Amino acid sequence: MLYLKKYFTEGLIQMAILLSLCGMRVDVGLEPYLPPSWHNMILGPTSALTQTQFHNLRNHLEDGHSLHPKNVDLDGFFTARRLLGWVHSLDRLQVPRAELEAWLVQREPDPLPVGFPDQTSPLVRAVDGVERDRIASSVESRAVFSTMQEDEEEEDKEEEMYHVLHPNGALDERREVEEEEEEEEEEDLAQMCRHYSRAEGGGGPGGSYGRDNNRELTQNEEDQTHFSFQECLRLFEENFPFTEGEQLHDVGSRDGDLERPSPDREPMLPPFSPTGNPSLDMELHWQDLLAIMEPESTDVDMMTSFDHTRNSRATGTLQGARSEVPQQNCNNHDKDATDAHLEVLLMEAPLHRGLLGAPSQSELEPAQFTLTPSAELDDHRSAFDMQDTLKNCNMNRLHGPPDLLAEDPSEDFCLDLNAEDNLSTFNLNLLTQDHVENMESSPSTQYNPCPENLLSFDLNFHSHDLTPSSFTPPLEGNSMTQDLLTSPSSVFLVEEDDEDGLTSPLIDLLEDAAILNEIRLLDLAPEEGFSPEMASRLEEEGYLDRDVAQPETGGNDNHSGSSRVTTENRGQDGGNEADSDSAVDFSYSPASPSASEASSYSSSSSSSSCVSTERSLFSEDEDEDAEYVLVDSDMEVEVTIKQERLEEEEMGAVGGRDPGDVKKPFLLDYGDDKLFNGFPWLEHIGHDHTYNQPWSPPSSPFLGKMPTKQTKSSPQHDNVKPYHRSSSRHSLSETKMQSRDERRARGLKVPFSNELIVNLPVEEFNDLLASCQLSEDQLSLVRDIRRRGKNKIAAQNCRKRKMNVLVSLSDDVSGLRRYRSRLLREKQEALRKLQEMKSQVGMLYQEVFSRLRDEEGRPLDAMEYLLDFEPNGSVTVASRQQGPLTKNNKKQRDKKK
DNA sequence: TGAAACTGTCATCGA
DNA sequence: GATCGATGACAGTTT
Repeated sequence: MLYLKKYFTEGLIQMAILLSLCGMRVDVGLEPYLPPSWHNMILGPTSALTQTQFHNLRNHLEDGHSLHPKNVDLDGFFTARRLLGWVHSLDRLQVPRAELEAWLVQREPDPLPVGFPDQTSPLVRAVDGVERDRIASSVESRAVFSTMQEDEEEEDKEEEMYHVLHPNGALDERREVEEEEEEEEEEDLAQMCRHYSRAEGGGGPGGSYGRDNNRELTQNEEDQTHFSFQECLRLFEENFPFTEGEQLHDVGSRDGDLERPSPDREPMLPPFSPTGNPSLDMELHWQDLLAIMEPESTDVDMMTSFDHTRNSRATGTLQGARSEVPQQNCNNHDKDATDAHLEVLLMEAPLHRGLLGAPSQSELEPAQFTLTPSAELDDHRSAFDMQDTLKNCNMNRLHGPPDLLAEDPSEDFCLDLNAEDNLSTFNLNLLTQDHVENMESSPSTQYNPCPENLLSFDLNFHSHDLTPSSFTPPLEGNSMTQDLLTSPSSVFLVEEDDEDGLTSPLIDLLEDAAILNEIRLLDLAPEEGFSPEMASRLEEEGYLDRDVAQPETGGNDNHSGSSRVTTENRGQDGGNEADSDSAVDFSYSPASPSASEASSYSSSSSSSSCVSTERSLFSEDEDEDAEYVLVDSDMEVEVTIKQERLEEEEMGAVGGRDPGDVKKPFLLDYGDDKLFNGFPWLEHIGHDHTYNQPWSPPSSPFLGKMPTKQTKSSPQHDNVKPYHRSSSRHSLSETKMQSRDERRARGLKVPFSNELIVNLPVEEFNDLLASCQLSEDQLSLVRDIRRRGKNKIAAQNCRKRKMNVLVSLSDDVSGLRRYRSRLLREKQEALRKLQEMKSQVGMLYQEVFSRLRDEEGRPLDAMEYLLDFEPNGSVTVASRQQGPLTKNNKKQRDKKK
């Protein structure tokens, strides 16, 4: 482990991280441990596994420590996955946000190393295709929200169409309107994902599993497309040439916020100098890199970091830059920009002060049109004085909207810049708040300054790629192998604190491995209290499982032997693992593979065996155990005595040892256990909550192969704390704690397993009770066990339903928000069209007035006269003070005619 | 150490 | 009336 430690700590991880920051791919090699179904769910159908290999490390671990004796053809699998991922990634381009920011801040003139030559393909494709992937960052753990993904994609398409159809305006105000909604939606989705992950986690250790699952999904989902960041920047600069000699990183530098890490996501990025002294930088910022690799910097927190970024930049120096840039461009606004302002103002005016009363009032009074020369529209667009606006509104309602720009000209101008087709002005706003907000709050838009610019950037935080630790749930024990293989940071972080060679996670893992093996062996212990007659009868009736129906003595031997054989076979023949597990899984309810059930069964079925072991481990429960032992001894028959003695002996060899010895006899099995226990979160992610289908086959072969946590079937009703498994101490205590009902049943010599009691149909259950002639206490206990077991399952189902309802409601909320956004867009479009019509009418109005003459032949002043459109279709010219000019009416009519 | 989360259990209600 | 499922509430445990 020392050289492993050295291996870990000296440069490999650091280089991996730095290479990842440079766009190189870093593969931590988790894929082979994920079942195919999980690949699709976690990584998504189009995800690309873009992690360079830690194969050396993994193989080193495997070869040197036999951590993965059943390892599959990882290289082939990786190759296939990578190729497939590349193919999938051809249609999208994603710039890791962290990388982009790092580049923006620390960009050096020297080029960064290019990750892969073929990565240009997706880039070009993305540039040509305007294919954006907002899902990667906006919605995490999206596998369960496939419909939402579809909706999102559909909306993205609509949005793209909208961009194409309205390249010059009307989209920025929409963005502004939708920003808040998108943000809320993202938050909701993230929350939903967390909830769902926890829900799917089921018996997960608190919320950590769900959160980690979410992170896992996020990471894998965002591990989609990697490309050379340098390449990206190059194309970016080609598409968006900087003006005024300003460089991209200059913008970032000017923007002070980018240089300091975000408080919420500290440190946001380590200062990165690819051409400087990398080792020095690594040393200097290693802690920052580690912080990046922390799971906290992943999706959920990225959501918050987005918010933070938004907020901080809204209040930070970006505000100044933001307002500064628009001021620079203020005088250069073209008509499109003003049109966008008009639209924005048309939309926002009612919210502000009802100045949209201009159009609305015009609608109410269509016959009244002020004399509004179109030139004035443009002449007054730069007017920012609200008082003037209000004044002008009375005289010239069409002045109102442009004057409203005065409310927040910088913001509006930034919005205009978003709609600008002019790339020269775009780059000035590249890092200003609006773009940041647009990119962050609306990942769907990502960075698509205009429809003509086909380069879209997905500024997702791809530091997940760098953070194999995010794969690692916060489990010390069972995830040790995972930590070793996938979470180097966590490993050596822990190792640094442990100078004894064996790290604390390793110790926990070893202890857990031993304990889990112990539990597994204990699970195989036969049920007590069966007389041969009863057992045979139960077997005939099919009530007893295979192990239960075994003859006592032989059953003990068989079980213990089978367990041993199973354990040994795992070490010897990994190919027979399924068989071994199936042998162990004799009555396991795979459809309800909740850890609680599995563990509860472990405790229940092994309660007798646990006595000796636990007695030594938990003195506080000695009395209780002794009590039951005494009860057993009082009621025991000869066979039972032999059986228990055998069990005692076996458990003395297997589990009757102090915790310090626990790990030793099972080191050989450690690899197997690790192989399947290395991902304790998997069973929580894929937690099948079909508790009410205890006898259904396993939903996932992979899950079904997890021996230690799903080796037993009966969903029991003990004080099961599946999350206890996270540590060896807790596992031991769990083993002790979870056998309450079982011990009671054993104490009363209830000849049925708890799973039998719980899962039998009522008729069969009644027949069973009637056939066995149980005492009142036994009957009461059995009924209590059944009731509690049923209720436990019902409670689990109830909670799952509740969670599903929450998810569904959240989905509905998201859908409604999208619908609302769509309606708002339609409204904005309608208002825009209305404004256009009004503008045309104004022009026509002016045209008409330009041809009107008074009695003396002088042109009428539009400020003094107005056209009065009567309901009968006649048009009159009325003086604003004196009323209609009767003489001009005829003239007007004549002219009209 | 307290909050949050998870789970089991009990009580209750309705089918 | 017994049974079962659903669900709120509570407690215990862990993170």
